[in-house]
Amino acid sequence: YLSGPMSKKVHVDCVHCDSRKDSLLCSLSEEELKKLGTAKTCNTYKKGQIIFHEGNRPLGLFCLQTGKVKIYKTGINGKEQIVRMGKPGDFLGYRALVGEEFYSASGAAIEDCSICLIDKEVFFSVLQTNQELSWNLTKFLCHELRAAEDYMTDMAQKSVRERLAEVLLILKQKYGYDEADSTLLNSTLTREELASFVGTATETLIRLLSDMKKENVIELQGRKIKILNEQKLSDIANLEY
Amino acid sequence: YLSGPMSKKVHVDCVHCDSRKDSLLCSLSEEELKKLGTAKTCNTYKKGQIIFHEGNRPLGLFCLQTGKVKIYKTGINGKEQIVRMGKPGDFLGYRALVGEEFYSASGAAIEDCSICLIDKEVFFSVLQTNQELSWNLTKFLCHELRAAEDYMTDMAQKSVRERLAEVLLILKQKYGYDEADSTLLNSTLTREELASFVGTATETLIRLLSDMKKENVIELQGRKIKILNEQKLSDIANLEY
DNA sequence: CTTATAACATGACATTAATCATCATTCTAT
DNA sequence: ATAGAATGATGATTAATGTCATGTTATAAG
Repeated sequence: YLSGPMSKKVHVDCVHCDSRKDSLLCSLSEEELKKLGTAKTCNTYKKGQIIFHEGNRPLGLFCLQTGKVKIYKTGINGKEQIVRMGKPGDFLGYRALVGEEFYSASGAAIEDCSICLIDKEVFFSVLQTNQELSWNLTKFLCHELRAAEDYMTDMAQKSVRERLAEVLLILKQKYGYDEADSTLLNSTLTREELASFVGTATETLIRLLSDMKKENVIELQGRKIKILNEQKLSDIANLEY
Repeated sequence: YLSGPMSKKVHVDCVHCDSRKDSLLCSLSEEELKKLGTAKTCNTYKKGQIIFHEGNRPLGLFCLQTGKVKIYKTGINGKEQIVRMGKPGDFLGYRALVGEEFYSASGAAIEDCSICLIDKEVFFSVLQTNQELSWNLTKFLCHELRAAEDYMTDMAQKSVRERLAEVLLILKQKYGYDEADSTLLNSTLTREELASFVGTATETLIRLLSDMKKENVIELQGRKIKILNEQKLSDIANLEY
């Protein structure tokens, strides 16, 4: 085997890929999947490694097989702002690829990942011939746009505490709970990362977490968070209005 | 002529519509334009009138011919958050229509407008047969998504003052300057609307405007704003980082 | 034209959240 | 196992922004 920053991984083809089943590619024919398969490379990324970098030109479409990633923009003074989290089955870097732009955000592994890169040209050619895929992609972009605008409104109007509650619920929806412990959030974001998702200072975030702990809404186990009272969290987040 | 809340307006067909020329529909054939034309209704909206309403089902695609509109979400306590402004040639309500959802934001005229509504079915049928239109729409959504994520980051990381400067530059880019006065912003947003675009309290916005006036960055003429020093405004906005 | 209403403006004050400082704890690499 | 670095936690202070109150000015309807 090769050594080095990334180790190549031989893996199953797209046809049998588990993570594809609930992705945009679920509607592809076996033939189309094979076509994608011939032009893809699969890598493993260690926790912390960057998958694609703001400002670079996209070379293809990333398909997250296993692991978790964060998509983040670099704002003022290099301060990062997480705009989205990725889980297995998710595409990464699609916005820049499809929009024919450079990446406007970076992607990094927050735990060890295995990720396929589908070649740009091949993906586009499948996209052109498969109307259903093309339409699903368009609808998907609409949903993402809605989510972004919703979150934009929250950023503008909600307090940090409300946003924190919302982010915890987003993480719960995205990654679910631990198999062994049905209240333990399946997320290992650091406090700093949580803060950059919520859009606040790390110290403020930590303080608000301890507040919620005191209120018995959550419990803290090192980096891990247990959600004791989901209803109350939802109330704090002010989701319905 | 009819009287009532809206007065129907007989108008030129899409083929000769000026506002179409720099819109997504610029690539349509004459035949396709005629097809759209047969299934559209055109209305005038008075300043303040609502064009579509959050929560409703989209019946078609709005095409802004003349006038200006705001697209806004209703947040906590009914507080509005402007997510986008529209100018002639812009589509309205495309996100919900294409995403096959209810409207997640409302649209209202901020000055008298004339707006066409292209029937949903007819638009979709043209969309299905015209690959170029379909691809342009997809790319357009990607650009909007990028803009939303950029603005989300700004909301999270920038001060109100920085965001105000940014919003003024956005308005300048969107609507340009008055023909007669090359520094007078072609926008008639009220202070309250400006505040809900920037994402702040009206009083704070007014204070910051007077600050900028004292610094000779802008000049205030009632509701109208003159931009005296665009460079400095851009510095304040912290656009490059 | 004038009157009512909405928009604008500013002060005083309260609240929220950022920043700076310090120390404890937990990872991580050797 | 242990040193060093990164992360987490908390207090003190400051800065930014929201809220409430009040008066003024502009706008639109009759």
